[in-house]
Amino acid sequence: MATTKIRPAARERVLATAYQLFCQHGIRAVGVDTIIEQSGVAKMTLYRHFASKDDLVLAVLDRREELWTQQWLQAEVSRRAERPADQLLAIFDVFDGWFRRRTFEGCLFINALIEIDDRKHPIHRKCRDQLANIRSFVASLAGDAGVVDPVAFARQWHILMKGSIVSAAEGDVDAALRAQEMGRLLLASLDIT
Amino acid sequence: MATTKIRPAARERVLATAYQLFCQHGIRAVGVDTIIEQSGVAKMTLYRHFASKDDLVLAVLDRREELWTQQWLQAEVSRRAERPADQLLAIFDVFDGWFRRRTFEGCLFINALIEIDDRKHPIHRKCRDQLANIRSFVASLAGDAGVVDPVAFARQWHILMKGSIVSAAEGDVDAALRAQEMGRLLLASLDIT
DNA sequence: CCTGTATGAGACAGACCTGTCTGTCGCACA
DNA sequence: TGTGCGACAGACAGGTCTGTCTCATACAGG
Repeated sequence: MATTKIRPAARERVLATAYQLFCQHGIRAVGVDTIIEQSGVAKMTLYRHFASKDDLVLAVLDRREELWTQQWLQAEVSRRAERPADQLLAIFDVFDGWFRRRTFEGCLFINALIEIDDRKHPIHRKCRDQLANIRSFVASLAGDAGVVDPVAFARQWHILMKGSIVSAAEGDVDAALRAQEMGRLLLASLDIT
Repeated sequence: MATTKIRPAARERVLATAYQLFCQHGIRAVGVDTIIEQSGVAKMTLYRHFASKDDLVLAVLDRREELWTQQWLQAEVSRRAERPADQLLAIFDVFDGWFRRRTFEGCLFINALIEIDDRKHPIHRKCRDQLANIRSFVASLAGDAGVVDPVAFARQWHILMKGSIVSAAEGDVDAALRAQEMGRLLLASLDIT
């Protein structure tokens, strides 16, 4: 048996701590020593489970997609609305709650993409991939809603999403509602009701 | 006399080099040693003109507002269109050229804001101020165009601007046109022609 | 009980970071 | 010609970063 202890396995503690710290403060701002300390793990234990800090960052990005994109955003959107067009708009209702949290941390994919500017770096590439996955989700909703060119639509919708996230990071707690209003205009212009 | 040399004064060389490097790679990614080396200046010369690296960053942000916001964005917008509503839309024509440059570097204000996440840090605050100045410019155009609530309008317009910039950083060279289309819808919904 | 394995604690190396200090040089001006 | 100041070069201090290594310990399975 792997571990029947009460405290989670070491790898899991490292990953959970890194997830929280990277999301909150960014990648470069958080050193491995801080992760070590806050997860109560030995340095060698971290490096036994992850080849390098970059490797840990990649694992955190995967977890972010699981927890944020899939289990939170997509799940909440499905829960809040039935019709695809309403689900598209519901994205901004979900964002609205997010922006008003005291712990609002921004989008790790955007933040890491900007922080690691080298386009060939694995972290940069993974962020791009995961942002593309979010667009795929939007495009699939748009297709179901009857949008003629769901891929182009998703790129527009994503501009509203990312713009509102940056505005929220800047301090505008109403950013989701402002973006939603423009989303309604876009849908109306395509005769999607 | 200050300096009649051919090469610009030391302070200017430091500032120009730091401007280019910070815009291209970010703040944390560029060390003072790199700035020293590329500007051909002695370390003590840098620290004679700037109290600290943070102080240099603040000076670079001021220069960014001069060169990017005022002398480039605002000037180009004025040059390209006469009527306020057209000037609002022209923002995205200017962005379109920017996004297609091989040297597209993103928005230093957004990047630094995200990189320095402490809301009380002077760099973070200055970025917020300078983004607010951009909104003031948009709000002034909107007021001239007859928009009823120019401040709220500017926040929406700015969401389109920031969203398109992040999308361009992600690799979408058509992001400005996509945002412009939504801008037209927003103006039309307010009966601004 | 004994052994292997994962872990905790912490020292350590080597690189890089910001910021300080000293000494020398070159140029403008008197 | 001399003087003074700004700038260049580079060593240095003190801290932080990633990543490696050693050693002691706790625990599970045979």
